[in-house]
Amino acid sequence: MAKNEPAETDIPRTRGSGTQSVYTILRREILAMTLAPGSPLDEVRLSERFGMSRTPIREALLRLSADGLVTTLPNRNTIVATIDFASLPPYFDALTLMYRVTTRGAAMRATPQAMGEIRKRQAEFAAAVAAHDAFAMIEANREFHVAIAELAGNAYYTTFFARLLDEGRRILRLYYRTFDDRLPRQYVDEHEEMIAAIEARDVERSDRLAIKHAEQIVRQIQDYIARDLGQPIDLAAS
Amino acid sequence: MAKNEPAETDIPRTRGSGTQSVYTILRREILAMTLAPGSPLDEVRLSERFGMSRTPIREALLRLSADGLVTTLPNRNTIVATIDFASLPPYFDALTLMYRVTTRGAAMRATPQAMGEIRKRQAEFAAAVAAHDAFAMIEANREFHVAIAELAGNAYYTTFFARLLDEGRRILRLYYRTFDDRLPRQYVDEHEEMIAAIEARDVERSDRLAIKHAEQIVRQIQDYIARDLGQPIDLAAS
DNA sequence: GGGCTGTTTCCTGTCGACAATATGTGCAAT
DNA sequence: ATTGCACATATTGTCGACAGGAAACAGCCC
Repeated sequence: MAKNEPAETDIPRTRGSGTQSVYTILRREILAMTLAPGSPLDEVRLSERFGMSRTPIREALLRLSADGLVTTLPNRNTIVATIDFASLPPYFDALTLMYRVTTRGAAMRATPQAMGEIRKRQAEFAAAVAAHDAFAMIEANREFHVAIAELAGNAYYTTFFARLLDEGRRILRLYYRTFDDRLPRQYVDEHEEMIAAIEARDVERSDRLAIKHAEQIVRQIQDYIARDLGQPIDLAAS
Repeated sequence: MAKNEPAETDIPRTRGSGTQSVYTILRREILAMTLAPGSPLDEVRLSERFGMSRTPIREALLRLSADGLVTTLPNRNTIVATIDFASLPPYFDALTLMYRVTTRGAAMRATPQAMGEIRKRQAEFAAAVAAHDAFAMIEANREFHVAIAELAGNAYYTTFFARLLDEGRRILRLYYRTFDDRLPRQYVDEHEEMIAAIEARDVERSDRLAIKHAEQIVRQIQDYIARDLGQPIDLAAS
């Protein structure tokens, strides 16, 4: 790499935006798996890349650490948090629960104008599926469910759910490399059913759909993992 | 205040412990309401108090901010997060849900030796109630429920629940100033029932007890708030 | 007397430098 | 060949200093 790389931004950023922009960019890269789990994040190298001092970098890393996206090894470097497949079952439990709770809550508080935001997200999701754009699909799916959570009106649920969905984005990113598009279309239909149930303020039906939707996703990812782990291992290679 | 105050620690702390200790101390003081909600936290003053540079202070404040315990006003000071009484109903919903989920989970995975930790916490709680020590009571109650959550074995639930319980400590701190001790004794009994149900691996009974326990606490705090808000306002005073 | 404007002051956001610690490397001894 | 130790290196944790913004204050105009 040439020295005097012009850094990411040449415009002299406004005061206070340094940490924020680094946080946003790194977060996006981690969630999109551009930065592989386990990658070392060197403060000096990052400060050179972003053209700023180590201080804002450190603060951004600290925030990422609080989000659980990076792991800080004391007196050593910080690395992108690894994906622990052993913790997947608890993850699925938590995800399913939050699907249910937020969908139920939304069904209890549904108002016509609040449905607009949800429909908008659903339209974006459908468009991403049609375009076979895995990245946009994952993004839109998250926004769709967060919109439902916001309608449910419980900030504690929304925050926790958003965090779970973000963590899931990295797993989905692994998964959708091999996705066959029959299933995403099914998700679109399921989303439509959920919208209808919420709008009808049918709490129990919303709940059942949330369970079904969650089961669908969980089974999907488990199948993927099983397929992946099932690859024959070449014992002669060692 | 005299200048050259000897600071909180005279021993030259080990590398890396600065942020940690400041975080721990401030966190305790915020949760114990020693630092009132809305109190300004001045970085310079804190650095003088703890006898270290502003850098570790800043990092500690950043971590507290991620925990939602302080609010950072850009380019201005950071303040201890205020308690928003309007968000209490969502809070109670979330708390009840986590009581249920963790208790159910514990009942599903109960093992004899795991019950030891829970019993130990329960003993501490009972001792605090007997001693009329409100602070120790709140602390032990939190540890009791976190121990149950850990037995449930879902790290996502444990983290979220612990955060909710911490936030609740500040509310309880308001409440237990006026506590009459009949009710804490009832909590001790309810805890005992929960332990028995978990140990018997009776999931449904554990669930019912968790609901009952949560309802008890919620009603309690709501009564307190109603009583407080019900104070006659002296209109002539203005 | 009240409202607007320029100034002052305080505090934060950012910077570059130094010190401490963990890892990797080379050498010697068993 | 492997283990142990000393050294070198790389990267973090901490520090003091400077600059930029926002609130507080004073002065001026109406």
